This record gives sequence, structure tokens and C-alpha cells, in this order.
Amino acid sequence: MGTGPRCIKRPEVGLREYKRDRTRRELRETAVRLFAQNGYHETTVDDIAIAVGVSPRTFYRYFPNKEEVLFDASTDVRARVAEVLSDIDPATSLADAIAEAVVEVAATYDSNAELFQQLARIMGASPELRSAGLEDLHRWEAVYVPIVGRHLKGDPETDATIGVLAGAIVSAQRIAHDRWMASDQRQSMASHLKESLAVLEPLFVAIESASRTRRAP
Amino acid sequence: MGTGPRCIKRPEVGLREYKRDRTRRELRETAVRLFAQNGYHETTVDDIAIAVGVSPRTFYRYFPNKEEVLFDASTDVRARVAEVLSDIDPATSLADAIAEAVVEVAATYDSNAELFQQLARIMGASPELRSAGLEDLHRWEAVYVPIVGRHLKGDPETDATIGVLAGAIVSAQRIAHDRWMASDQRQSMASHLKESLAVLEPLFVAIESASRTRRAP
DNA sequence: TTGCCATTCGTCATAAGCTGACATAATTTG
DNA sequence: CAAATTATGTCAGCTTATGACGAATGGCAA
Repeated sequence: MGTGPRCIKRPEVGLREYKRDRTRRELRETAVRLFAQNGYHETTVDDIAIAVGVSPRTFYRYFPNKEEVLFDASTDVRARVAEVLSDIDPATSLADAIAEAVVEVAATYDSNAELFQQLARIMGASPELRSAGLEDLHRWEAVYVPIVGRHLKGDPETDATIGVLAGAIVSAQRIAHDRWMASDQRQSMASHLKESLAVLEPLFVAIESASRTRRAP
Repeated sequence: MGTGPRCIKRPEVGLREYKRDRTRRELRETAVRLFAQNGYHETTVDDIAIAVGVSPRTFYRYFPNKEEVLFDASTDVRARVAEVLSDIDPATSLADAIAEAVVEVAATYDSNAELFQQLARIMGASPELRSAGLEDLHRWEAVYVPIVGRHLKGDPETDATIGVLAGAIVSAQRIAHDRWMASDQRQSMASHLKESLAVLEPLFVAIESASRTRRAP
């Protein structure tokens, strides 16, 4: 995930790392600001680079392409949620585990609402970016597949259930995201996510009971 | 959907229309052949145009971008399934309606297995194309939303259930597609689709009964 | 047949995304 | 401080994609 050792935990207090983080942050913030001000397609990579004071080539050393700069924040959220999920008590029910993950997502969105709404507005303004956002959202599947697989005690390659269920969860998340975008902050992301996931409850119930049956027939 | 009046039903037997259809077909077939032979990124738009004997500019008059030529067939399938769904008896249960749609999809895939496997192989070879395929698959949601909305008697804008359910169906379809790709034709698309959709059955049951309750409490 | 009109196509020019290669400058390490 | 490592700048080039304009082609009516 990402370009490099961005999430390494050892100090990394060197000047080199400091500058690299700063440049990355400046590129990201400047890009989002310019996109919001002048539009995504109207802003060139050169514009961003010049505004930050680096060469255009440097932009591509931090981000694989122009789009990816929009999904940096999202990538961070995913990493945190994945951590939350891997630390979760295995005895927790699947629905509760997912709920916990979703709480983390909602908290991040609601406490950085301005940034995420800005990103959403930028993406909403261009079909190309909407599908890029779709791709980004789809990466959540890799976050949910392990926890679903653990609860269903199956191999995602063999058992279609795992993939379908993870996909359904991501769908709910996407609908919540769309509705949150459309409702313009009038409602919290937390409530949207809760509402969308509620639709899948019968699925959780059925699968949970089936899995319990299998374990203790 | 698409670039122009491709699906118009009136004769359109003029020489102009004939030539246009032929050029379009030649571009599509040549593109897929070259992609399969030499790889997607290794094949330029110029290569395709030269092979067909038209100018590169003409390629972009038929397809909005290089990727889209890969999804022409898929677009046709969607159009047909959308027609099937709109013609379906409103009394049919949602699960049966979806099953019927899926039969149409499976039939198309299985009877053009060579083409679709070729497309799948091309897409599978590049992350960029995999996500483009994701986008294409996502367009199915617009096909399913109307029928789901009709059965749930709700507005997709208001009722999150509709979007989530349609999204879940598309997820199942995507998993089936992935598994079909991975299994290399050893199993029919029909069986993969059936298997994936079976996961969602509890959801259909619950929603159907909830909707029946609402209608006759 | 002739001539007009709309559509289609080729050509040219150009912007913008992206990448490899190499040199230079900055940072770290010994 | 010197050497090794790493980040950045520069430059050259390819490819995708689009606008503008004129030429060719097919359709159609006098």
C-alpha cells in the first residue's frame, strides 16, 4: 500500500525523512486546494509542482499519478481500520466487528468533514474521478476480506461467500458515502453508514447461524 | 449508453451506416486481437488505426478513449439485460427477476466464452485495466436499480436499501466474474453466477417479506 | 445527371500525463 | 572530512487525447 515506508514506526527523525514528509504533505494539500479552486482538469501537474516549488518530475516521485494524490487520506484511513480489525477479539461477532470498523471510518470522516467533503466535491465534478473514487473504495474489500474469512473459517479463493459478503459491505459503505456527499453534511457519516449496513443485517444473521451450525452441528 | 445511435432499431441500411458499423467492428476486433497478442500497453492507438487502415484520429471518433474499446461487448450485454428486465412481469419475485437477468448474462458469456476470456485475460494483466473493468462492472448497478426499486416501491434517492441491494448484486456478479476468470473455463459462468447469488438469498427473503408486510400489514 | 448538403475522415498542431536517463545537490554515515 | 546514499532537477521523448479545418464521400432532390 502506498509508495514506501511511510508508516514505519521507528523514530525516523532525520532531516531527510522530515523534508520528505513535508514535501508530500505540501503536494497533497496544494493539489487539493488547486483542484477545489480551479477544477481538477484545469489544474495541471505543473501547476501543483510550481505552486509547491518543486519540479513536476518530483510530483511523480511521490504519487504514481495525478489522481492518486486525492486518495492519500483515504489510504491512511484504510490502514488504520485494517489495524483495528486485526486487533479485534476473535470472539466478537462479525456484525460487531464490522460495526467497530465502521465507527472508526465514520469518526475519521466526521472529524475531517471539511477535507473529505472537499475531496468528494472534486470527485463528484468529473465522471473520470468518480470512477477513480470507485476504485479507491473497492480497495476496502481487501480490508474486510480477512475478518470475514476469519469468521467464516474459509479460504476466499474457495468460498465465494467471503468475497460476496465483503463486497456487499463495501457496497453499503459506498452508498453511505454517496448519500453523505449528496446530503452535504446535514447528516453525519456515522448515521449514513449505520443505515446502509442495517440493510445487510439479515445476511449477517443467516451467515452467522450457518457458521455456528457448521461449528457445532 | 455508448457513443451514438448504435442500437437504433429502424433499418439504417444506408451505405454510410454500413461502413460505420464495419469500421467500428474492425476497430474493436483488431484492438482486442492486438492487445491479446502484444499486450495492452505495448499496443498504441496508432498501431490499431494503422492495422485497420484508418487514421488514429478516427479511433477516437468511435471510442472516447483507448480503454473503452474493451468494454463494447459488455455494454451490449447490459443493454440486452436491461431490456429483459424492463419486459419482465411485475408480479415476479425480485429473486426470480434477478435470476432471469443473470441467465441472460451467463448465456452471453458462455456462448462467447472465447471473446470474454480473452478480454478477461487482457484486463487481468494490468492493474489499470482491472480497475477499468471494475468501473464497467459498476455500470450494472444502473441496470439493477430500477427493478429493485420497483419491487421495493421506493425512491433510490431516499431509500438506501435499493442502492445497497443493487450493489450487493453487482458484487456477487463481480465475484462470479473473478472466479470464472480464475477457473479458466473449467466451470460455466452460469454456475459461478448461481453460486455467488445464492449467498444473497437471505437478503432477498428478508427484504421480500418486509416489503410484503409493508404492503399488507 | 447534376448539384447541394450533411456526415465522415485525414491531416496538422498541440496540450497534458507520464517515464527513463543522467547529472547535481543534499543528507547520512564512517 | 570523505564516501556512500538518496532526493531532486533537467531534459528528451512517447503516448493519449482533443480542437480546427479542409477534402472526400454518400444521400437526396431538382
